[in-house]
Amino acid sequence: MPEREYQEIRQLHLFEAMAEDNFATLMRGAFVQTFPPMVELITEGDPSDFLHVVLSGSVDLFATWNDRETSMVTVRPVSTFILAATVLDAPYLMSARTLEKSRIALIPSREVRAVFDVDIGFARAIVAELAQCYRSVIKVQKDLKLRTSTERLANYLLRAQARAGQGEDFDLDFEKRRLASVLGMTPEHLSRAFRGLQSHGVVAQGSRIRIADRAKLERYARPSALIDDTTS
Amino acid sequence: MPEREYQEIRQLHLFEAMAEDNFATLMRGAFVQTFPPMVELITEGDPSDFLHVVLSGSVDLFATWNDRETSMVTVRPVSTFILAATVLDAPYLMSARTLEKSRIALIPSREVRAVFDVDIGFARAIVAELAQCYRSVIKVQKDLKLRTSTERLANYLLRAQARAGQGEDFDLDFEKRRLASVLGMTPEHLSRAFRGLQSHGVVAQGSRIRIADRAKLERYARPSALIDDTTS
DNA sequence: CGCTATGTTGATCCATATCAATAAGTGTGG
DNA sequence: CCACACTTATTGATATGGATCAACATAGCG
Repeated sequence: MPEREYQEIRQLHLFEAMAEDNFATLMRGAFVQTFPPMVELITEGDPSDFLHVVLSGSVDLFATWNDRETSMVTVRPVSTFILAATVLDAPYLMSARTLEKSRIALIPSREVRAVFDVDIGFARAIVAELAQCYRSVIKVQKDLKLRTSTERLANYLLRAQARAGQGEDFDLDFEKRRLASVLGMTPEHLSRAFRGLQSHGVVAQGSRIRIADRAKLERYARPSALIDDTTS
Repeated sequence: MPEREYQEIRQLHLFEAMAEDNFATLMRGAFVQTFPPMVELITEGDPSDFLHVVLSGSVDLFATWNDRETSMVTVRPVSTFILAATVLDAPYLMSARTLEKSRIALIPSREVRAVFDVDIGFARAIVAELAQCYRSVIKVQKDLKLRTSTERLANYLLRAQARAGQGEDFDLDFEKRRLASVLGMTPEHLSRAFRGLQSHGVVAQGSRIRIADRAKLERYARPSALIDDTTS
């Protein structure tokens, strides 16, 4: 692996605290690859041979059953996916596909487990990452079970605006059809949900969103730190 | 803490592999308490002062928002809850209440984090537990997003029967009103879902369930290892 | 035994999915 | 640069899953 990429991965939170030689061990079998959009990287049910790290681009984790499909979460730089399957040496529960051109680092799962056993700094980082993933999923589940789809959209927009940097306007960072799937509804229903939010100060044309009156939208959406905070 | 309880906890998978003196450190601030049914043990948003371990009985983890409430999961012996909040020193995302009379061990979160840092055996066990919790929640989310409520019930019954030991008959292990909440529906709708499953070989009277023709129910329910397996 | 919580059934309403048609983008090759 | 195909987004009409409200039945339980 080229020195530049080696250093790039070294700086990721997950690998920061570990001993240099352990990191070198991990990297020996690792490689970085660039994938075009819409490439299926892994398929649910497959054995977890590699821990994946998204360095750039974005990856959709989705699941299927009985000819139905749903987007579970979008992974953005810099984070890992299928960490749980890797540490347990269990089959993937989700499939993954690139949404755009993406650079992905692949680290052999066997090495991850081996190094984990001897490097407490790495172990600590893995636990923190896993715990955060767990909490994220719990938040999604609360969102799904406690809110209507329009409420989910309203809260999503508030989070998206915050992430985009507090400007009144921002762009949706993915297509509406996938946003619909992430939020657990159909594209048609998403359109109607957007219209329903007009009266709460949301103006949408194409992927451009304007939240005219954030306070008003918040009165409807009732965001909660225990569901919508993405940092804890 | 009495010697008997000390040994009981020591044998739990989570504490098996750790060094004796580290375990002793953990137990120094720990205690075991018996709670009556329907006692709220923790409330979402509270700081995570103790890691909880269910020794006997059962505990409902639930979440609320905007006057709505939903059951997220039931914790049975012997497992922990709020492990993720403990290791991250973050507020609880869920509330917990006893469903029946239950014995719960409480271990100071501070100690858990401290011992984790010095005991690789304990660290390994925590990672395995966290990873399993993560995968469980992912499975629940797939269940919720990919299946109708009647399909969820059908698969739940198949799992419950397997857990109860393959007999044609078995008892639901909790009230229908809570089963409904766990499955993400109302009690009324659950009643109707049961009736809908009659034509697929399910006979329900009270909490006694008979799956007359398991193969027939499976043809409807289409259980999947990647959603319904509780062991991986 | 009667009280109270839980479960069932029926009627109705609402949220959301589905199907169908159209419009609006987006990219491609001529 | 345009015509074409193709995907995505929107709108309308309708169907359905599931919630809500109300009445009643049933089962625990003091």
